Parts: sequence; C-alpha cells; structure tokens
Amino acid sequence: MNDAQIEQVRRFNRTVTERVGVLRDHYLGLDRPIGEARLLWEVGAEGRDVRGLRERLSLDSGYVSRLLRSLEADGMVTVEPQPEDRRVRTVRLTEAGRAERARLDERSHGLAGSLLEPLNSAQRERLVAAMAEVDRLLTAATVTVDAVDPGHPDAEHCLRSCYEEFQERFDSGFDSTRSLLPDPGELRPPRGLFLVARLHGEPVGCGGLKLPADAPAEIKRMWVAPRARGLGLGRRFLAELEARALEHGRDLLRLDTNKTLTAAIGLYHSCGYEEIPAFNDEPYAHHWFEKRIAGAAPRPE
Amino acid sequence: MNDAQIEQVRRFNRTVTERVGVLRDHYLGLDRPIGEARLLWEVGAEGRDVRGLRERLSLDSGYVSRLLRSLEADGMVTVEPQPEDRRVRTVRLTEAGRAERARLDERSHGLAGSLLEPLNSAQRERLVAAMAEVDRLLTAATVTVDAVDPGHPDAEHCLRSCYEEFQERFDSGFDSTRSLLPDPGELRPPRGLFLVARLHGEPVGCGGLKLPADAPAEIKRMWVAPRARGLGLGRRFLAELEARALEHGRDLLRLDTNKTLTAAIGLYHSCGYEEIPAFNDEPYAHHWFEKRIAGAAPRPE
DNA sequence: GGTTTCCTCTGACTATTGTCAGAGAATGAA
DNA sequence: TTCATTCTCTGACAATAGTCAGAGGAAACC
Repeated sequence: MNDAQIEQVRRFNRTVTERVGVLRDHYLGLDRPIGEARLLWEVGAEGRDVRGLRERLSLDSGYVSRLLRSLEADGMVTVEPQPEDRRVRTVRLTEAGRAERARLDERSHGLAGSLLEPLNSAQRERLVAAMAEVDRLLTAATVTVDAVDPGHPDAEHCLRSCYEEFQERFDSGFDSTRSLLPDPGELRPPRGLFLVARLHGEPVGCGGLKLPADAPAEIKRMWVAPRARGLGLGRRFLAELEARALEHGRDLLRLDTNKTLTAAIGLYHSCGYEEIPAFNDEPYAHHWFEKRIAGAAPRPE
Repeated sequence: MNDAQIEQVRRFNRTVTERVGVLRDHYLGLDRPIGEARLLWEVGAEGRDVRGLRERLSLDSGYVSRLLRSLEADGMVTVEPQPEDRRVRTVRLTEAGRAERARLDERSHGLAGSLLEPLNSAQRERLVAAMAEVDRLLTAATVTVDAVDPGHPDAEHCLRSCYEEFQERFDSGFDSTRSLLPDPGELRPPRGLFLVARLHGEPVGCGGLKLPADAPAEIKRMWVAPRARGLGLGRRFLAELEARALEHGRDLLRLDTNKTLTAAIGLYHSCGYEEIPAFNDEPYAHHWFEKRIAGAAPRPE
C-alpha cells in the first residue's frame, strides 16, 4: 500500500462525507433528531427486540430506552414484552410510525437521486458502477475469517446451507451421509480445521481442511453465501487454507468438486490448482485438483 | 435515472458512512470533540480569517468564536486582528497547534490505511481506482455553471488564467489585444454571454458565446482550470453554450482553436463539431469548427 | 426455594453542538 | 462628523447525544 493510494482514499473520504453528509442533513435532519430517525428506521416493518436495536446501532441501553420513550410518546412505536421471554421487549411500528418511516425512505431516495441528478447519463452510469465497486470492496474488507469448531452454530448454519445448495445444484442431488465426509467432525483439530467467514457477525461462508496423517491435505466443504458472492471470498478462503496447511507443514493441497460448480472450477484454475486424475472415489466428484504450496509466502502482500 | 441506480447509490451511502464513520470516530474522536478538530484542521499551516472558517464549515459565528476560545485556552491557536482591517481577526496555529494538527493528519492517514489494509493488492488497486472515479464524479456534480458579467471578478480571474495559459502553450505566445476578441466586454448581453463554473465557490472555468447579429454564434474563451480537469467540464460548457445559443434562436455554432490545444480539439470532435475552412482571420487559430444544433434537445438527458 | 443472570428502565449527570440577541470596535460612505 | 455596515465576541438558552449506577422484573440454574 503506497502513499498515493492513501492520499486518494483520504480525498475520497473528504468528498464523500462532505457531499453525502450535507445532503443527508438536508434531507433527513428536518423534523426529527438523527438518533430517533435511525432507530425508527432500524425497527423496520417487522418489529425488533430492544436488544437487537442496541446491538445494531451500538448504543447505550439507557439511551435506547429514552429514545424509545420519546418515539412512543409521539405515537410512532409500541413496546411490548415477548410472550416467550418476558424480559425481552419487542418494538413495533404503529400506523403513524410506518408512515413516518416511509417518509424517511422517500427522503433517502431523494438524497440518492440528488447525487445523480446533476450528471448526464454517461456520467451516472460510471458513478453508479464505481460506487458498486467501492461498496463491494469495502464490504469485502469487513468480512472476518476465523477458525471455529465445526459444531459451532455458525459452522452448522454454513454446512446446512452448503448441503442445501449441493442438493439443488447437483444432477444427482446430495446426501452428506453418502459423501466421503459424512461427519464434519473430521474437520476438528487435530484431524483438520474449519473456517467461517462472517459479515457484521452473520456467517456468510465456510471452508474446511482435512489433515490426514498419511495423505496430502484436502480442502472440503467450501461454500460462500449468495449474498456474499463477488467479494473475492472464495479466493480468500483458498489463501487462508493454504496458509494454514503450510503452518501444519503440508506442501500439497488437493480437492475434488462437482461438474455443476463452474464458478468454483474457474476459481481453482485461476488460483493455480491443476486438474489431476481422481485421487478418491467421492461419489459426487467429477474433477480433482492439486496445488503445490511449499515455499510460497503464507499470505498475499 | 432508474431505481436500480438509486438503490445502488443508497447501498453505497450506507456502506461508506458506516465504515468510514466508525473508523473516523475510532481514529479521530479520541481526545478532542470533532468540532474543534475540524476547526484546527481548517486553520491549516498558513492561518485563516475567522470569517473564512465560518464559511468553510458553515457554522454560527458565536459557535466558532467559542470553539476558538477553547482552542486558544488549550494553547493551540492565537487570534489576532488583521493589520489592514482590524475588524477581521486571523487565526494562526501555535507550535503546539501544529503538532496537534500533525497528529490529526497522522490519524487520518491511519484511517485511510485501515480501509485498505484487509485487502490484497489487486483489490486495493481496484478500490483506489473506483474511489478516484467516485470522487471525480461527485466533485463534478458539485460544480455550478452560471452566466455572469465578463467584468465580474470571477470572470476576470478565469480570463486572466486563460490568457496566461495561452501565453505559455502557444508557439507564438499570446497577446489578447492582438486576438479577434480584444475586449471580453463583447461577451456581455445582448451581444453575447459569459459562463463561469465554480467549485465550492471558487471559479474553475469559463466559456463565452458571441452572438453577432449578422453571423453565426461563436464560442470563445473556453477554459478549465487544471485542478478541475477530468470532470467533464469542457463537455458541460459545450452543452450549456449550445443550449443558450438555441434559446437565442441560433442553429449554428462556430469556434476556432490553436493547434497546441489538442485536448480541446479532441473534445470538439467528440461532441459533434466538424472541421471547416477558416471563417475568420484570428491570428492564433489553426483549426475552425462548426456544429448545427437546431432541433436537438436543449440539454443532455 | 434461593441465587444468579439477563434484560430493560429510570434518575442523575455531562459534554457537545448549536441558536439568538445584542454589545462593542472598526470601517466606509455621505 | 454622522450614520450605516461589517465583523467578532459574550451571555443566555436549548436540544441532542451519551454515560453510569442501580432498581426491579423475569428467567435460568442449582
């Protein structure tokens, strides 16, 4: 990362916070303090627990409580205990609250429009494309990847989603008990490891590594949630798994995959994996790959 | 402008304000309220008038005064009357103030770095490029273009800069009194008009239109400040001048230009101007163009 | 049943971010 | 000189944003 890049990021920050900030104040800050407006927004059409609101906006519990009293007094929300657990209280929008939220939404829409408005259509397209790219990459930068136990709820959520997707996509359907890895417990140290990617705390992808004593390390159960695709997460998993394999003294990685997973196959090729003859008899595999990793720097950059 | 575009802009706003906002609070908000920090920053190394600070940050005069007293009490700045006009007071950083500002600068540098830090180098390059594009286009969107009297200080500033640039670039140098438009007063209504572009109130470009009674309208003295290039301002001036010419019932536009102004020549070509034989004997011209504008929509989009 | 933990709320405080009216000094115009 | 204007400052006031300690009800654990 060089100084010219840093300078550009700083210029970007200045321009964006100034322009977006000014317009946001202009559009949203009219009749309601920002704190209340954000809260109203976060409650959403469905309603939400007080706790959830606090976490989402990372505010003090007393403060949230006071904001809620104020919104309640204005007739925007109702707050009621949950039937299952009467300690937890659920916030719901009233009719008036929904109307107010719709107005906020409209204004926010107007704000976005006013950013585009002065530009001609070619410029608009370029701006929107560049914004999508910034959005994607900043989001990618907030994704964390950590090793967890395969029994962890987040891990199980990912595995379940992964199996569901296999079931849908594979010509033959998918039954994990018939695959060569019936029990993800095999991905628990010391026999392997399991990584989970999270975005804002929500699990959005996983990747496992088998470390058999008498055979090369093997990548298993790599999956990225649809909403997190396009962030380079697949590539990041591969890099991370390669690094971990290296740390365990391995210099060769293998994996198998189904012919319907074309994006994954492309990824493996572009990350230096080479197709080899079948090294196992996984019933769901059509392609087998390997990559020699010894000596390479453990992480990009 | 369509809804998908608006949606993308809103997603962008959310991601960016969240990510940049969190980090800014984390980096800058440590020991000094943001108001003071911004003020300290805006004073800059050179010092600045109280009035200028107020305008730049658009704050109440009483509030600025109070912030300054606070910074003064901390030994960060000194405030002294200007010698020429003792009503106006100038703020300057003390030694300690400069040190503090340097710390802010360092933190802001760190903030920018931390946005890039989690990405690999290919992603960094893409992010920085996209940020530059967003920055450029948002800046372009804040540029205003207005008709002013050619005697207005902003207009004169632009004309002077324009002549200086001609002087530097033309093989023969440039002397405005020898050109076919010795007096920009000819660009005053009703004989013509003069547009000035401004960015944050600073003049950054100009374009004139001659409207002779017995000849086609003619574009003169088009110029864009170096720091405002790449924003599509030239194209915007042409569109604006064409629209104004149309409003005056003209259907043909002409212009001449010097061979050293290659970017301008490219612009004319790409905007539909066609090269024609010399229609005047401007001593500094090598190329002559015209464009028929009748019937076209007055403005892009 | 008793204890602990969780969740929300209230009261008491503080700091920040302003807004407004007018005072007082300096300047420019008539 | 007088008068209006410009510029900054002070005092009074208010809203917003946030922190902290602890009360009290509900659920979970032993």
